[in-house]
Amino acid sequence: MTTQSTIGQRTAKNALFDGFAAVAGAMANGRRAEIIELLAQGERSVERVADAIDQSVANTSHHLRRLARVGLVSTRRDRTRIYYRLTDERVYDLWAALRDVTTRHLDDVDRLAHAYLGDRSEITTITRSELQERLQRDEATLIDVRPRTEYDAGHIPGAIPIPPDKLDELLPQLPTDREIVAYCRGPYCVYADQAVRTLLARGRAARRLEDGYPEWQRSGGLVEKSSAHHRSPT
Amino acid sequence: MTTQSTIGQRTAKNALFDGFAAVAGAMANGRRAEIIELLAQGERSVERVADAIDQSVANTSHHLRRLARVGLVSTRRDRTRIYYRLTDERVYDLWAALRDVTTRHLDDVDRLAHAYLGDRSEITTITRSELQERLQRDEATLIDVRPRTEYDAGHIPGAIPIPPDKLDELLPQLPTDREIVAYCRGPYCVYADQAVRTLLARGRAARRLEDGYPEWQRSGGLVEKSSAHHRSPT
DNA sequence: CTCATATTCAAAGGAATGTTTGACAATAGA
DNA sequence: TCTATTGTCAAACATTCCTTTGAATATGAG
Repeated sequence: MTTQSTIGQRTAKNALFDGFAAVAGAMANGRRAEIIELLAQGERSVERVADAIDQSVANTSHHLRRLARVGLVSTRRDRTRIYYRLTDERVYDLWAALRDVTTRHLDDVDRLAHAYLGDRSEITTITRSELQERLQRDEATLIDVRPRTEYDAGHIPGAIPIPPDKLDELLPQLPTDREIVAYCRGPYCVYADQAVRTLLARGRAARRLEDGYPEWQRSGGLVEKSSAHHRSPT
Repeated sequence: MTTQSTIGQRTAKNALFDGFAAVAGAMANGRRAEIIELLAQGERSVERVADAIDQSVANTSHHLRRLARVGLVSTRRDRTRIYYRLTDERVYDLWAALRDVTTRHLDDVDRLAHAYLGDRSEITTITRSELQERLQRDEATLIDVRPRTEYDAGHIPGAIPIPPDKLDELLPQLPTDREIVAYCRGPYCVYADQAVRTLLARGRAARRLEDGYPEWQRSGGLVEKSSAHHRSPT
């Protein structure tokens, strides 16, 4: 192998690894990370994304295009709106791996999560498999505390939709003889924490699902859509 | 919830997701990506890393420290040398997820890999499970074409060490009645490709393991270290 | 103690990135 | 065709990042 081809190997190798780095770079911004977490819930229009991450539409469009350029998100046009979504489940796996490694190794993130989610010491969690067992034995009431549109797009079978702001109103209709388990968008979603705190304050036994709906779906759990009738407490 | 606390929520949320982004940012550089791939093979001193990625020691130290700051790599001191390693296996999982998503979605990376690895159309691969079966039935000869130090640090049981530059010399000692399977550092490692090309040119039946040693190890495959005697063809 | 080796630090220039602003394109409905 | 809506593009500024250079630190050997 000549020196020339060795140099060629080096530039080609650089370019290849720069390709991997480009995908990492697409996730290397807090707002884009939020977008990925958000789109894991389902597709969204540019405006709804902009709203959720509290940024201008132009800036959000910029971020979305950067994610699209490396293939992390894809688009669908419907009338005047363009909907963005994660390209496939592997993208979510990548995001979950990033989330795992970060929470495990970056000490700061614990502190940050604490600032965002508040004191979690009173909030106990339940794993997906344990939840499944308890549901089968009818030992728990499962509530979905995400906004209603997300519940309609897909939820864990048997879950009762309790939008974040309706908990107090609907609470009297929840059975009192069983533990209540709340879930929402993922381990860093505030809704489930808030719901559990409220329930505990009202003297109910409550826990939160360890992670959230996308993880349930991704791990092969059954999913129910809202065209089918749900057990609603109304 | 007051406006003030909503703003507080927003800045706390920003900070949390900036934390995830910081870890992604640590991987968002081609040279640092190479470092992760390299350290997946085992620990290395700063100088050896610098050598492998073709960068100055100061710059390499800089990159390594950035990776260490977010917890992706850890250090160990031995006399005057400082050895860097991936903090744990989850870091490798994250890297593998990034590699997977990239190759699947970033069209460019195919072209880049082609420039780096050459035409792979003649090189067929074998999966880990298929390899395991064939080894049990004694239907294949397995060769480890990584540098000898890496073989000594750990290799697939039964593999014969054939350093990249020694293949022609040792080839006559390999059995001719069975297929030869080569493996090295991973799917983007050049050694196995080169070995298979050489073997095919000499008229031998040869394939490469689909990925490489770290994937074998990570998926729970048995590992042999070189204090034990190996089946050497000398 | 002094020297050699291995690694890190600090500063500086140039490149790339993030956000904002205002203008531009594409579509649907009248 | 005209208008309203939705989303993208282009330019500009401030910020951050990458690399290089030369000096500084820490360890072990003599």
